Amino acid sequence: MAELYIRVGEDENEEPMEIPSEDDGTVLLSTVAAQFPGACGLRYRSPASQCMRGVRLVEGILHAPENDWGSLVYVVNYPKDNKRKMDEMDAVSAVKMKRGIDRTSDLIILGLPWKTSEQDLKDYFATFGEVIMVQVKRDVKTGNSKGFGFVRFTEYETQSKVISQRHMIDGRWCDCKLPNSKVFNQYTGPDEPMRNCKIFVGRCTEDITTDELRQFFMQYGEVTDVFIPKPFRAFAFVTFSDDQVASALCGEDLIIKGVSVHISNAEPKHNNSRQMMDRGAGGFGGQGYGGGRGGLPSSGSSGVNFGGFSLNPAMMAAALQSMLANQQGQTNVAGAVAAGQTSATGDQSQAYSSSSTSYSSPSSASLGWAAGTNSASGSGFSSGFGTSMESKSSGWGM
DNA sequence: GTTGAGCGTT
Repeated sequence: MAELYIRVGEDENEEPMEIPSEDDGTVLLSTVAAQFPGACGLRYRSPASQCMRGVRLVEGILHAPENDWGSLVYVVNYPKDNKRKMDEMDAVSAVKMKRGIDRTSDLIILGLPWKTSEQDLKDYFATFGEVIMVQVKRDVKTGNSKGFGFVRFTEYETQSKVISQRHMIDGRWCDCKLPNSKVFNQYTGPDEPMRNCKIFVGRCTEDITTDELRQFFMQYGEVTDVFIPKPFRAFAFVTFSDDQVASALCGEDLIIKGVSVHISNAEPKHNNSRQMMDRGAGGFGGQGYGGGRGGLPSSGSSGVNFGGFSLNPAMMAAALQSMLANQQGQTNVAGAVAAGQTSATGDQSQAYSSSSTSYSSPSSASLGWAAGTNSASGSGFSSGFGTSMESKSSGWGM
């Protein structure tokens, strides 16, 4: 099938954007997410039933209904509750504003080709939004590029989008991130709860690529970074923009390309200075996270074990944080995780499409439990916990 | 074979 474009919008009435399909007529979720950061699937209104229908999603690939996308307008799905009601939205952004969370900052661009100039950078990044600064860092003596640089945008939205994807610049894949010097403010500033957005993916095989990991984990939330050490070491790191997504996944065994990988919390990278600034140990006691490597104290690795149900600290964190978040009317993604992995409850996963068929592992304790957390939300359980969470220590500037 | 690169002469 030749390349064609399908029409996608944030909702049915808004003007849609055309998004390219692949040669085989499928559409990559990553292509959708490039235009709609955080997207986890598509739905559309069926001309036959007049109901909304989910588009099949398997391993990051969206399949046309009846093998033909037609001229329907497809609507982007976001992880559960990502889409808030307008007033809540305003309240949340007001708070963020006050805390200075969505002010733009310089972004570091890593992996630049030696030849890339400031003008090249400007030309490239201007396609995302208005650029107010670019720099290529050079050796003072030789004037040669050091292979990294900085960029700053006017709009925070532009910055978010740029951070959420990789960039092909002059023939090399580059990453854009918040520079280390800014990480403190963003994630662990005073009064910010600890945010461990990164997961450790153990038991990876060598044939799993960064792109495949990105595609796979996208179904749970917006992925901002994927790291596979070279040479091969059988593990990887995946970073989400939302720490709740990361927390909710910890302890899971997931099937990627037929390989059972194990998800656990990423330990803080050993690194110099900054971001280690400790601010007292509340919560779970700083560093250790209890169990040490490998064996989370829960119930055996693929843990379908409701009977001897024990919580590992990451699960605990997910619970508390999600209660907290709900209380504040913020995102809660535990449901999205459940939907992605639960095969029994077909219709609830409609919005997340039918990925359950190929991805599902036996539903596990933490999943059932995470869903439970959802329904328990809003019970006035949290204020005591809430404040103690706020003062958790942070060695996690990763 | 289960814990990661590189970070800014202002």
